[in-house]
Amino acid sequence: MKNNFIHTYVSVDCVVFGFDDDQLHILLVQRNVDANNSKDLKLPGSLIFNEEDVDDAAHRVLYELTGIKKMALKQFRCFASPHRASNPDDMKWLDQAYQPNINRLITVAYLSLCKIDRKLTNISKYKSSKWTPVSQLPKMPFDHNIIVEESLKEIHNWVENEPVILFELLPAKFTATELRLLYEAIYNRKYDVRNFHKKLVQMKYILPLDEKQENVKHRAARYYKFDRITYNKRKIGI
Amino acid sequence: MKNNFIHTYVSVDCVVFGFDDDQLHILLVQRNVDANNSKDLKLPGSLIFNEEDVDDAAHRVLYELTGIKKMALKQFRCFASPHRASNPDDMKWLDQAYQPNINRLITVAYLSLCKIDRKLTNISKYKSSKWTPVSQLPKMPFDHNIIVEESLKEIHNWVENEPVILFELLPAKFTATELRLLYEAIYNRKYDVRNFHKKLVQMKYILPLDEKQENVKHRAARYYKFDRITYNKRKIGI
DNA sequence: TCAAAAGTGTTCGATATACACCCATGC
DNA sequence: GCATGGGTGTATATCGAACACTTTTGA
Repeated sequence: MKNNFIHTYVSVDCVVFGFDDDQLHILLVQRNVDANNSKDLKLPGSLIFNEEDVDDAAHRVLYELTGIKKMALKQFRCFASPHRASNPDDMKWLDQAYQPNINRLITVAYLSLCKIDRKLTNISKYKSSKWTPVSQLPKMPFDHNIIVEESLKEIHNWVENEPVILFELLPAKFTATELRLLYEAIYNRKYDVRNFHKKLVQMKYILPLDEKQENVKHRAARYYKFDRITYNKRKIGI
Repeated sequence: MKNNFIHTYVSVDCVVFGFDDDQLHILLVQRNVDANNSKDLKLPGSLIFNEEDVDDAAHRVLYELTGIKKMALKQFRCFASPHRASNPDDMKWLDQAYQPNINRLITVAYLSLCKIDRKLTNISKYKSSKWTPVSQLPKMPFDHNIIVEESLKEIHNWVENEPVILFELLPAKFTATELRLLYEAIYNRKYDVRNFHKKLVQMKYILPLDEKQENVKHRAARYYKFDRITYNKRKIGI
């Protein structure tokens, strides 16, 4: 049998979202250790190892990037255009970062989420990571801009199927306004404050606390917390 | 740099749905050309070629299986567990069908749709293909049973985002009952006939025809057709 | 007392659900 | 004339959207 089947490396790339009370951000890394070009940002990713599932590879990438084990993640698509790594700069970087003669690269893209103010412990090969607002993304190598675009569509499905992931983006105690701003950032629209409160009280797995903001120069907002036990019961109910 | 990165073959596998006025079916193929075992059914698939995108590979598999070019399809997930091809039977088949020493195989799974009574022109490597009701699927090789389970979840998303795909499963002229039974099969629930009619008239891209059934031993049902022009306008409206 | 953001109810329209009878056709 | 499936309307509940004023706090 003719052996013209592809025999290739496979990578994972992770689109990690964060939220800062204003807009969604994505965690990008600097491609070159000796970067002198601030524009040289890309999605964190890695080739996958032998005996490693793609999901595990994504967890590994995220762990090396953030120091966090078991981050919430979701595979959303395989990108495999034969031309996705055909830019000379990208091919050169592949040669340096991995080994020569990678002539094609298939990647499996993941969505993930991280509190934006969490202290990250970067033990990856990348010099630095940088939260970048989705409205100000640079031109990135390979098809990473396309991957991000697709991830933004996909995140709606994810929120609707598993709203728990929203709370990966918020502090343990959060105000109604913070949650509303998060919805507004994800869905890129405004929500009426009163209607949003009604929506909130219907989410039984969000518990109001007695605690309130302190040292704010306006009326202090109530804190809420996510209650995983109630949330899990909800799923049984379906 | 240590080269313990995976260097692997990549396949596509296609879950092709059909509908027969009663339930959903999936198009399976006989794995071995000299099969003596009717249980030896699997999803149609193929390794992908050099210079071939995964979407193109899926189109190729479907073309070889059905003779139809440009079937509607949707990638829904990459399956890459290191153990997915570890069953001895499966490894033996891989050796025979492709070449020895494929020790691991990553697959990208696709959903597709086909009118179940369409005459298929099988020019693939498989001896025969067989429509199998989803309620009576055999135990299949690799993780094909898991792939089908996941595809059944995914098809709901697909219908909601692109209802046009429903009409890939119906004849050009169809009755309201046929469409309702299709919804019932996909969503695995009953729909009230009167409420369903209301839903139908709201779908402006479904046009009632003057034509009716003939030679039926009960009141003849009206035929409807899908109107692509109206459908495409609808999408602009969003 | 002012600025800044929190909190709170009602109305309306659209949508989903529940439910029962007559109609057309072939035999 | 009867068996079979086609076709139709109304009433109710639920959900989402629009909309404005009072409260609390720190400066």
